[in-house]
Amino acid sequence: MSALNEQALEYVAKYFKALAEPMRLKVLNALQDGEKNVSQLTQLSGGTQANISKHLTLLAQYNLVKRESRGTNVYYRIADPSVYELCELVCGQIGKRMTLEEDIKKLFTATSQTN
Amino acid sequence: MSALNEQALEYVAKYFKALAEPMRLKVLNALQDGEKNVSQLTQLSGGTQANISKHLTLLAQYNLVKRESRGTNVYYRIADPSVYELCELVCGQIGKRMTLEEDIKKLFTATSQTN
DNA sequence: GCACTATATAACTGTATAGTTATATAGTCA
DNA sequence: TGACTATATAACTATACAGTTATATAGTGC
Repeated sequence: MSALNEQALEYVAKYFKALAEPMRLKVLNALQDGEKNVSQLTQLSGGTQANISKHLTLLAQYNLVKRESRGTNVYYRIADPSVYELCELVCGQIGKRMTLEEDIKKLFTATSQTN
Repeated sequence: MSALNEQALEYVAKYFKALAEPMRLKVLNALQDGEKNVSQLTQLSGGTQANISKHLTLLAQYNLVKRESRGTNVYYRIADPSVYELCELVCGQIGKRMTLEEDIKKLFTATSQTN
């Protein structure tokens, strides 16, 4: 981080911004166990088709996901699994701190019911 | 990341959002070699005092920095060095990909002149 | 008390973007 | 070709927030 100039800082910031939306995290989460098409992601995430499509386009622009058309479907998959390292790091930090809510830790130890 | 419910996703997203501004990254960057007060950070980052103060308040809310008043000064320091791990991970990924600009890699290997 | 400095905050403006609805595009199959 | 499905996009609204200017707050020293 020490050798970052102005342009690089903006680029890094944009990368973080791509991860700074719950719906996009949800989509990335849904892609953890392999590629899925837009319909599947729409259903899994609970968003509208147009909205998910927009998020996927953005994620693809930042190379967080790879796009591949097959027939009338378009399949997306994680471009680089290290994105999950990022999330694990963040979850670890948040879990340690529990700043905004005292019981935030519960959120991370609870078994996944909502997605 | 697999055990995240809706609230946790929002929390993680907000955490990323805290890192999604160039000026805040600049401030965190300036704090790498130890605590600094608001005046110092204002000067180092090139922002206005009010603006830096706002960013610092936000960073403190997310426990990215710790605040400590001493006399009329307020000193801030990195709360958890693992935030730099995040940045390194992101820089590494961006460096590998060079997506938006072909010569983005130069940005990360160049010696720091701008900050 | 007053003057002075450091920091925080209030009020405001402009911009970016998430989400929606409606529509366009493109592939498949009859 | 035309009907059908899947995905993308255009146009719009509402909201969040970065940055600015002016002002408030709080600590120090006279």
